Amino acid sequence: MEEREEKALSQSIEDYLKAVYEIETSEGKVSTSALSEKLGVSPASVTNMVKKLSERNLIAHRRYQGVALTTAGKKIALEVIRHHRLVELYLKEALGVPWDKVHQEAEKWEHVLSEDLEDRMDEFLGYPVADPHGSPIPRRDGTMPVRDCSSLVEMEPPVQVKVVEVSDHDPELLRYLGGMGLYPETEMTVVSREPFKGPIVVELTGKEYSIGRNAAEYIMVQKAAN
Amino acid sequence: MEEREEKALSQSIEDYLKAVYEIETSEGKVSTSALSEKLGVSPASVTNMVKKLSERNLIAHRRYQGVALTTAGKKIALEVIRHHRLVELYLKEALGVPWDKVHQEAEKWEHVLSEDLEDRMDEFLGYPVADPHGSPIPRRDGTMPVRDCSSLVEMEPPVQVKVVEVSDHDPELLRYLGGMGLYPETEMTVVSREPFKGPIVVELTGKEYSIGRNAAEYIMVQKAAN
DNA sequence: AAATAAATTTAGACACGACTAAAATAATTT
DNA sequence: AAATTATTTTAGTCGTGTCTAAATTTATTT
Repeated sequence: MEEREEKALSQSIEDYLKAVYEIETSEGKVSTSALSEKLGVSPASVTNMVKKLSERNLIAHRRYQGVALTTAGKKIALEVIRHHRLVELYLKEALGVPWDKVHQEAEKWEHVLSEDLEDRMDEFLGYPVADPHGSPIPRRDGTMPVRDCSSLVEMEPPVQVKVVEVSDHDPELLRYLGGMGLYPETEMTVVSREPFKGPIVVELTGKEYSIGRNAAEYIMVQKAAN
Repeated sequence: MEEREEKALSQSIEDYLKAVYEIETSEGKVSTSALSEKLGVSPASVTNMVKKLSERNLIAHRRYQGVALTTAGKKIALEVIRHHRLVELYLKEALGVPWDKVHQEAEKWEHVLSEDLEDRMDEFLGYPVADPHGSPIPRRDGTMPVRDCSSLVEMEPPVQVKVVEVSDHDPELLRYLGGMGLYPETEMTVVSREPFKGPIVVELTGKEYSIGRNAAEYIMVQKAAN
């Protein structure tokens, strides 16, 4: 009666499940249009695929109300994200790929990584808990590490913070931040926060930098321990 | 007027071109049925796809007579094979994947490897000329190294030979040969060749091994230099 | 050389995953 | 509350790459 049989899912299906997970995490509700935009396909295509995923019990769908992952769907989404983030870190550490390029490559690799190679990379990397952008790597058992951090825009200056994570959605931003030496684990001081949605001024390695509110939204930090 | 635009080819197309190249090399003529068997699809599907590839000027097709790669098709086939063999070697060297497993993994990776990563792996490996089975790695410029070697079954004992290449078509065979320490670059002595399609006896690391004609067909060697 | 067998191609169908245009439902204005 | 707007779904189409069954061509026997 064993329900084994890890049937291979298509790349599309994996992409959909990952997208649902990510929107679920950041927005709470997962609408057709949000998926449409994230995946770069038409809303009609989303509805179509959603129907199939729903029949396969990977997501739950209430007409006109949006979707949510089932337990089975979430498991798969987390596996794909684990692959993605392990590969990102692997590419950086083992092959020296710069952090603004790893995302794009990992988008392809995540779908062809066998469990065996996943384990080998994991071991090579010393069982890491975060990718090059600071995003947590789901564990093998399908659980996601929880962390306590907030956006840089929410910090009241002056305060000493440690960078936890930077969104990888924009390579341009990553190059910009990399240029100033701002990476996960970097410590810095929030010097001031200009009013009227002005920039946030931080100090690191002795220099001061102005970071626009836009960019700052995407930088997650926590109060430094000292 | 530049004709650039590296349009991405589907995985299927890449698989077909690679298969045509490999059959062309080993058999000379490339029949529909040979492709059918190699790719694991029906002959009708092959004919179908052949028509498309022919329209795209990647292969030449004479009805009922078989196919041959065009210059454009050969270029792509060699790129795919280069990816495949670089990945095989990379997996073995960087991640310790045993040589009977690398082929299977590389079948997937070859289609998602960017030029940038190809170069990084190439550099990491020190610009290698052969994969773990001894198959030559096509050069970046699309040329294939030529080598002089013959099948183990053709060697007249007694003679000292060096292993050049072992076919990777059967993981079982690879494990068997690996078990006796027979890899590319291994030197050994052909002790005897039993008549009536009997086995070939070789000596390496002080021990003698009997290798069936079947298996020996797949082992390419050259006379040792000394 | 005619008959049989084997290989190849054609014809028609199907699953997948995308699309556009139009219809249905939900959310927002006025 | 009715009208307008935005979102979502339905209906129908398309390209890709596979399939089976039947027809055609080539190769092999006898």
